[in-house]
Amino acid sequence: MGEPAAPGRKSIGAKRNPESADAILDAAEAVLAEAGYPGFSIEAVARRARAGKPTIYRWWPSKAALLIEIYQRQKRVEVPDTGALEEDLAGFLVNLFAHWRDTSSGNVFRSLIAEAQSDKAAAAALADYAKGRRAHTGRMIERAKARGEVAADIDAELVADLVASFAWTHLLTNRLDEDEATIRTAVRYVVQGVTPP
Amino acid sequence: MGEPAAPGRKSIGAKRNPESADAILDAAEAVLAEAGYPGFSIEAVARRARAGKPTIYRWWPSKAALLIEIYQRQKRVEVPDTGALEEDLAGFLVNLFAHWRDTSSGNVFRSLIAEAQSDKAAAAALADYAKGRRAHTGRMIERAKARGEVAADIDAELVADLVASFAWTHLLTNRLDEDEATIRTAVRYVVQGVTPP
Amino acid sequence: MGEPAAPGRKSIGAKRNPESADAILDAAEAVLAEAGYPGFSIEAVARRARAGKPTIYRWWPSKAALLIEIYQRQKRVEVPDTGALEEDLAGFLVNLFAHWRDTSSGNVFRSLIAEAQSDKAAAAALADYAKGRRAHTGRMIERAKARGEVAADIDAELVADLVASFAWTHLLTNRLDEDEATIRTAVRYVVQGVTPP
Amino acid sequence: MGEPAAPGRKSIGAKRNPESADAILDAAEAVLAEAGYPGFSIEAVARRARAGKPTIYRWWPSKAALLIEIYQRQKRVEVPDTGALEEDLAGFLVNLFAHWRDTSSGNVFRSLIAEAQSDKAAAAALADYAKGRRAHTGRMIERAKARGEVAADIDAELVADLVASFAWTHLLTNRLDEDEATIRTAVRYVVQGVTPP
DNA sequence: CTGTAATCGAGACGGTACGTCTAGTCTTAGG
DNA sequence: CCTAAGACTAGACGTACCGTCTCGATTACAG
Repeated sequence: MGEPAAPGRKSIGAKRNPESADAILDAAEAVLAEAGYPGFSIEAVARRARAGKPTIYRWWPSKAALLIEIYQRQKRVEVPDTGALEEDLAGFLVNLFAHWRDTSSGNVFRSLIAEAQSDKAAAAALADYAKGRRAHTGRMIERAKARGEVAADIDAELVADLVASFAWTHLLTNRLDEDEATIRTAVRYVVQGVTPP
Repeated sequence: MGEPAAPGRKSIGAKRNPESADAILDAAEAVLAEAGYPGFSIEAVARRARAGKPTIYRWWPSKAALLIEIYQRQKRVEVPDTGALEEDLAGFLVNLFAHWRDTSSGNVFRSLIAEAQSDKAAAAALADYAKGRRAHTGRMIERAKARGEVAADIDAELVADLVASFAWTHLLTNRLDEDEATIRTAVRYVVQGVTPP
Repeated sequence: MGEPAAPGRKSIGAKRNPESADAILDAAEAVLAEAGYPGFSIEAVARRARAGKPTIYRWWPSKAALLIEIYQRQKRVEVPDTGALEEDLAGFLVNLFAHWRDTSSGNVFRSLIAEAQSDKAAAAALADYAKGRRAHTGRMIERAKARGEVAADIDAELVADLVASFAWTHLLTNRLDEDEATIRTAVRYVVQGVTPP
Repeated sequence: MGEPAAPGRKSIGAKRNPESADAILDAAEAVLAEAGYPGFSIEAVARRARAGKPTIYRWWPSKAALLIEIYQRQKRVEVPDTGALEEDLAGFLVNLFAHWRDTSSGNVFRSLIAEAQSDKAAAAALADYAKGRRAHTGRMIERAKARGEVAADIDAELVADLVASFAWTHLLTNRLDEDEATIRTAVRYVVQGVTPP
């Protein structure tokens, strides 16, 4: 990632050149890492990737599309399965905070959320993505429900929403350095609220 | 708010002209209401306010500063005090969602959050503001604690954080039309989690 | 000429496909007729002809080459032979003005001259073509010389040059609607200048 | 002319900065001289002048406008007055050929004619300019008419048109190196044609 | 009562980025 | 070896804003 150029790249015929696609995504990631969201322009990406702007626009109609693809090709945060919901959710959040803090993922996702405030397509893509993640995170709660750890009438996705919102807000307000203890406490408040009496 | 122009406004001597300041803030609000965050540029505000750009830059060094001032001069959401925490928090959220949905405040705050992802000053101001709001919201929990409705060792601001995060995330993903029932359910999960056994 | 497409044209093996060549020239002419010189791009011709750009570049290395071939396959202006030089030259110019005015030839030739100002090859081709035309037109003067209507020491090509220049300049400044009387007058000035005393 | 930069040029308030205008015209001239018409782009001029593109577009809506202004601020060719029409016209053409050949004027005017084939505004400006020049050149013929050297019913502008067309065509086909003798001969043909019997 | 200093609208300035267009080259897949 | 197709790098197009600058007019207040 981030190598300054791929000098002699050419067309490989009437089909997409995956080298170019990679170079563009790498460049986008590098630009975002080095100059952050304010410096993230299609021009800068094209310069960095030694790609023509139309090549970028051909495959990614907007900055948002680029951001989404960058975000999605990055390593996912693993979802723990310890047999205890509080442990699972706390582990998940701790992992997520660390992932966002220690890789460029945090910047990418922050940028995507920001972009979604200007760009309808980005908003739709983000909504979609967020919905998927809530479902995904919700499975932790469903498993707990199956174990009888959570009451049967609990809305798993709503719980996932509470947990994810906590993470998003910390990301957006530069509070990814939150204490692990605090994260666990927040999770505990929610988990206790959904524990059957 | 939003009158198209204030044609013959001039300097009133060697001091700030409050008419200009008002015209600029009004224009900024109107631009944001009409064109949204993507159309919110200093140029557009200056045009709308019939003000010179330097006049804007003199008093508000960035878009973020303008956004903050607009947001803060808008009417606050009232914090209920019904004697029952769940009722208080649910009412607060319902009011907040309605306020964001039905006035331009939602757009203003969304824009401010987006801007904070590019602009350090905006980020600091937003962090500051959010901290204040958590404290403010936290007082609802403190009151419940005083009533014995909430366990004594509960971190009131953390609870406020969970609740506010839920609201922010809905704002940022265009889900302000959430069912009142769903909002109440989410609040109940958290409140039950902090209720003493 | 100008049919919008030749949809299923394919290679006919290891040799030039004359259908393609025709389709390309037809398309070029049509593009020039409809969008004029500013809209005349290789891309547009390729789109219109349903041809690949490389197919065009293989046979015509530049826009100029295309223009020259289009111009040359168009019907020539006939050179009158009335037995009187003034009549011949005036008739020739009137025909030429009408031809340029009423067919796409005028646009083609204008474009070629314009292109020759950027493109060395076009310039050479144009110079060559113009030389040939001067020789051709010069024959009218040579015939008159043989009849004794023109002095023996007159440079026939130079006279042809004067006459052709008059036409070119009118073409380039959109004055093809010049009165026939004015054209005849101009011709008369020149013819009288070369008449023996 | 053509100095590479004017580094610290700034706005001088809400009015046009003549330094910028000069720098842009100088740069345009230099670009045309060095890269010719094919290399003459607004971008290149802006780069060379260290000016923003919008500054150029603010004052010159098209390349044509720039070309016209460059051409017009260049030194004019002087119109001789020897008392003999043939001498006057021959001298004028010889001067004009030399001027076009030895300064950048030839390139500028060639470019302007080429541009006029794409750009309506340039066409209009060129038509206008050419009309003025014909009138101007026509004065040489009018003077000769007053001296009785030319018949009274001769259309002076038409004669001027013949002479100018000869020059234009030589410019456009790279024949500015024409022999002085040939130029004089051509002029003689025309002058003799308008001499009273 | 006059001069100074800060303010105002206005708009030009050098720049950067936008998203689109064309140029000319290259490769593929198939006739 | 030709064809259609279309991707590729490169860079110009004309526009929108950015944040800075200077202007000339205006007016409060200090001397």
